[in-house]
Amino acid sequence: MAGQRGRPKQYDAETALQLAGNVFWSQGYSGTSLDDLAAAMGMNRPSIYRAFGGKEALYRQAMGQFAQQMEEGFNRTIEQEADMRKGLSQFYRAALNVYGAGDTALGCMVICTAPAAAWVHPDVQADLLQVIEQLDAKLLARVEQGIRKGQISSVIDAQSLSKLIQAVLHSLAVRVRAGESKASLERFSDASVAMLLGPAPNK
Amino acid sequence: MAGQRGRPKQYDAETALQLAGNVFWSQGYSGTSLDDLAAAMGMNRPSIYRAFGGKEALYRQAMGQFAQQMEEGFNRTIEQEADMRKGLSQFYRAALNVYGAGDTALGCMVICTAPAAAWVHPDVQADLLQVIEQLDAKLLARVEQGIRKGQISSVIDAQSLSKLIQAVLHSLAVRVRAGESKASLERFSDASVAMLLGPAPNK
DNA sequence: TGATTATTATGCGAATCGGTATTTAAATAT
DNA sequence: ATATTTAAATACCGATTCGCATAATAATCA
Repeated sequence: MAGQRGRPKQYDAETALQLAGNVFWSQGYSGTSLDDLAAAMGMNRPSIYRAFGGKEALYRQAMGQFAQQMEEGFNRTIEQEADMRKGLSQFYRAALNVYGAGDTALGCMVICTAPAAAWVHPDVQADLLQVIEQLDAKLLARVEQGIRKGQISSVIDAQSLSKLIQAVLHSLAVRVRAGESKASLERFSDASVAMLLGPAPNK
Repeated sequence: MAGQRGRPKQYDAETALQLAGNVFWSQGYSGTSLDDLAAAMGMNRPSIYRAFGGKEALYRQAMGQFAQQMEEGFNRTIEQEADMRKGLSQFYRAALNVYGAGDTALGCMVICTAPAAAWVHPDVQADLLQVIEQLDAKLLARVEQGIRKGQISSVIDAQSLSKLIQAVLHSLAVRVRAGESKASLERFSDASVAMLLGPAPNK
């Protein structure tokens, strides 16, 4: 029988990645040292290397995990909710809760940390672009569905509307990080839903 | 007479700041070393210290210089142009030219590098917030003027429309950095003007 | 029990980090 | 000329950087 050989791992890969992501999230990519990561993850540097590869590989995996969690938020809100206004509003609220969890207001891990590293690390740039374009695609599919169902009045360009929806998300991400108040940003996101999708249809 | 005493400076403060800013722009705050800066500025580290203070002080001054240049772009477009659609469109175009100058596509220096440093450096966070809020204020003034002059049809909330206008700018900044094509972003910004300010008035 | 396997832990090493003390250079004022 | 003032340049500081080589530990297999 192949009950696993060798000394058992003392870490759980997923939670260790989560912990690493939190450090990157607050300190950025190049502002984070492997010692910072090792301390936060409860692992020593060689173990991190074996488990995730180097610093950049670890960052990219943490970014992937974060992006996946955001995508799950998308699926729980916009994709589920039949009313697109309600769904989008919920999505923005959920994002704001992630961006400003607890006493810390770190914004979006991807939008607030990946751009700074993107120029020096082309793979990070590619990941960043992929995350953005994937959300573009999912939003576009939902917008086109909304148009077919008559939930959205007259739209100049579905593609651009999708990007505009994501633009609000980008701005929320940065504004949280800049220290803008949550109340102000909730007002902004609510108003954005109304302006982008038009006022709620008369019943 | 007090013709300046002592050995004359070999650098011009403004251009040295510009050169330093370019390095921060591409490599981010913590991704940039004082050696990188010294090489790019044509100064040695002690001279940088005397002239600008430490690394953080230098970054903040470079950021201030960049923000001022963006503000001049605002004044040359939105504030000058009587037609708000044309003015905003020109502003986005001008921003895209700065973001993607030449073969390099670095996005906005402030939006793409300051957020990553903001958590560890509260003064940078404060600067970032100030830059954002100042543009909010200038946009709000112009939007309210547009409403008074009847250039903008029905607006739900002038404050939120202003933030939405800046949200497009934030997204352009990040998307350029992510490697999105200039043509795609020009289409997006043009469509955004139409969606945010309404279709051009008949005639 | 002894061999094997996989992980943890210690520690090294060359390089780089931000920052500064000290020395050298270049100008003016007396 | 000499002294004074300002800036440039060299050298150095302790701390930290990423990465790895080696050793110790803990499990399974024979």
